[in-house]
This record gives sequence, structure tokens and C-alpha cells, in this order.
Amino acid sequence: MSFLFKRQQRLTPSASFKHVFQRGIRVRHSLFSCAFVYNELTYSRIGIVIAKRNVKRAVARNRIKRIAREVFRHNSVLKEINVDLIVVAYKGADQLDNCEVRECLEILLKKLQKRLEK
RNA sequence: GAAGCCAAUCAAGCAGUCGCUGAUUGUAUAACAGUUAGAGGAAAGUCCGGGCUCCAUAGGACAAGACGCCAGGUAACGCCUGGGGGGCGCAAGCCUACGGCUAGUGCAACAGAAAGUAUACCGCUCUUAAUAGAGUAAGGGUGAAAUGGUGCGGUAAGAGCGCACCGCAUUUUUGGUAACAAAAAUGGCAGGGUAAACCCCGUCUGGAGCAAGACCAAAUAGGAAUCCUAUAGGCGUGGUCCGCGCUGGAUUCGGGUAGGUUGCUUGAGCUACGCGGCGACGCUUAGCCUAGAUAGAUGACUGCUCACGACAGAACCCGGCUUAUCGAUUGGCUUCAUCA
RNA sequence: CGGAGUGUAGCUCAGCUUGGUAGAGCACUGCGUUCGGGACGCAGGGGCCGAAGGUUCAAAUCCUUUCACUCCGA
Repeated sequence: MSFLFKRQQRLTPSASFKHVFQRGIRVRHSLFSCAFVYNELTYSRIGIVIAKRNVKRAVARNRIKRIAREVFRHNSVLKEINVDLIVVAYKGADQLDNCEVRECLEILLKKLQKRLEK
């Protein structure tokens, strides 16, 4: 069910956010969207972007990040493939509670999966 | 019991599963397993003060800014403690930018006679046939503010003109480290308000900030053109000048501008006992190690209980201030009511 | 993280230095002009000056705190 969520699996600035944003394919659902690009590694990497402009309080930003990591950790979609993925939260995301955030992200992942199958 | 004041503490708890970061031990070094530690009272705002780092070891002058009753505490402070003055409250207690307009300059709309060199609108009194002149500032009126207040005497009417009390000023004495307080004597009212107006006086401040700075290091480049200058100019270096250090300089074009490590947590540290002090705080001894991430670690799910969980997330580190905050608990005190 | 600035009428801005009456343009309303509209002319309305305290007789203006927004450095 689970796999480790180590430093390797995170997208660091050295791996170039810019590249993913420019070249990546985007999928969106409600207040979240993501962009992904295939990489040459054997595993996937995830980055989360929440602008201070969109979510003002630091507590809310941290909460969304943690939930997002949990969702992607428990989901088995990213295990088999190798992509660089960036998740973006939009304004109003801090108004949702934990369950709603999780539901949104799971729907987003399903959309992503369909897109990957094409 | 009700209302209120002050000081302090806590910030849902327990169990299970999965997961993250550091340290450490073992296998044995790209990893895995075990153990252990892991956000706050405000971590926030960045409003002050320091440490630390670089600039020269931070020096001189001007400018600019901050503070402002007295004494003490502190590394330092615009903070804290104690005391004094003033204001609010029945009280416990709370608030207080609280030096100086007899150094100078300025301001005060409208109204009003007059707003700082003083002066006289309606009045009052006297002289005069009247116009007018002289005296006066009690009363009226204006204003935020009008040249001491009350009473008695006095006078043509009045007026500190005189007296008593109060206020004010000066001097002396006493108490207090001092701010200041009290008392006595003298003066006959000195000349009002505004310094969160400029300013004066006293005290203090060099600048920048961990993205400071230090180290390791791949690749590329060490170029071309034009102009200016010869002891001045430029840069470091803040507002300016002096001084100090380095160095020819400016513009345009072209090339290049990966990254990592460190700074990073042992500190004006915390806890306990004792001593000194009204207190802030200081000192001795003993014990303890208590986040250190780097797109940024504390979370998710399940179960149970209840008060149904506020404000809110460390990013170099401390001391304060300010602001946000559902509630719960403890101690001390005040007023009112009732009972004994 | 650090540094700077701005909040005034529906919109864009003055006024703040040196405190007493809040003003301009566009927009809005009414009237005139026109066969009608636009343009033009003449009147008029609309503001707790981002919020809360303080200084002052009096605050948009001075001081303190606070809330938004914008920009800059990396």
C-alpha cells in the first residue's frame, strides 16, 4: 500500500521547476491543478507550490502540503511510472477542510491517471 | 453568593497503524533496522535594544534621529522595579511623551473693544447746556483661552488701593540619596496658551545585515570598439566633508553568471536549594542538554472520553514592547449582600 | 527574509510641508438648447479623508498602534 516518501521523491529547485511549468501537461480540478513531465529516472518526483498570495496563513499552507503528500504517498499511481509532478493550490484552498482537500486531490489524481493512459 | 482588581500556569487527553527530520547504535557505508528527540505564548508585527559577521580597530566635524520627573536594575533599551507629581475609580487598583515658552522665532480661523507691543464696545462715575473730555475695569457680551479667587473695608464710581483666608512667586529651615513634601517669612501679582510648532538644554546613536560573511569547486572568459584624464578621479562607505584602504576610469557590444559545505545552535541557557535586596535583579553551589529544517520536517486514519478544542507554524540567536486568542485552573485583595 | 511607498466623491488625483472652509476633472441628477439624441451652457447632489487611540480649544493634516494594497533587492 505505502511507499517511503524520502528526499529523493521530492522535486527540488535544482531539478528545475521552470522546466515542468513550461513543458508540462496540465490537469485541473476545482482549486488544485498539476503539471507533469516524464523524466529519465526510475522513480517519480513531486513538488508542491502554494503561493502566499493564494493562501495567506502559514498554518493553512503547511496543512495543505501535508495532506497533499499523504494523498500522493498512499496512491499507487505514481509508483510504476517516472514523472516530475508539480501540484499548485489556488486561492480559496484554505477554506476547505481536510476531507474536502483529500477528495479534490484524489479526483485530480484520477484525471491524471486517465491522461497518462492516453 | 454577586460584582470587580492584580499575579501566575495550561493551551484536549489516551491507545493502535502508516509516514517525515535530526542525533545515536548495529548491519555495513547511495541503503536498511532499532533507540531517542522534535514549534509558541505569542514562533506573528518588525516597533526598539543587544550579541554575531563584514566594512579600519569605528576616529574628528557638521547634519539627522531617538529619548526626557527622581533613584536603581540590566549586555543594552524607548524595557523593568521602587518612589514623587497629576488624572480616574466608593475601594482593591489603573493610566500618565511628566525637562524648558522670565535664549530666541513663530502660531491662534471665526467671534470679540482687545489674542500679547496691550487695550476699552455696552456700561459705571465725575465735569459739561450739549457735543465732548477725564477716571475706571465691578458687571454684561465674544471666545477654547481675557491680566489671580472669595469676603470685608474703601471710593465720585472703581481698582491688591488696604486687610483676612486660599492660590502664585522668592528666600530660609526641616525630612528625604533625589524627584519632592511640610513649615515659616517676604512680595502685592510678576505677566497667559501652544514645544506630539521650529527650537534650547541634557543623555545617546558609525553603516549594513546570516540572502551578513567564510570555505570547496566544474565550465567559460581574461576580449573588441569609442571617449576622458595625470595626481586628480573612481570604488569600499552610510547624508556630507576630513581621514583610512584599494585602484587609471566611463560607455557600448559580445561571452559567462552549475552547485555544494559552513555560518546553525552550549546560550547574557534552563532547573533546584540557599544568601543579599522593599523589588526589578544579583551571587554561590549542584544538576541538565532541551528543534535545527533548506520548496522547508510534528501529519493522516481508526477507537474511546469530555469542557467539543481559540489565536496561530521556528528559518542566525537573545532581552523587551505591541497586536491576535475558545476556554480552564490556582493564589492574593477590594466593595456589596446574607448567615453566625 | 530585508527595504520603500500608497490608502481622500462611483473612477483618476490635489489638499498634509505651515492644523481651523475638503477641492478639480470624468461620471451622476435637473433645467435650457434640438423635431429627437450627442456635444454645449447653467444649476445641483454625492465624503465620518482605511481603522482605533492620543496631543490640541480644534486633526484629512501632528504622534502612536493597527489593517489592507503596491513596488523593489535576492
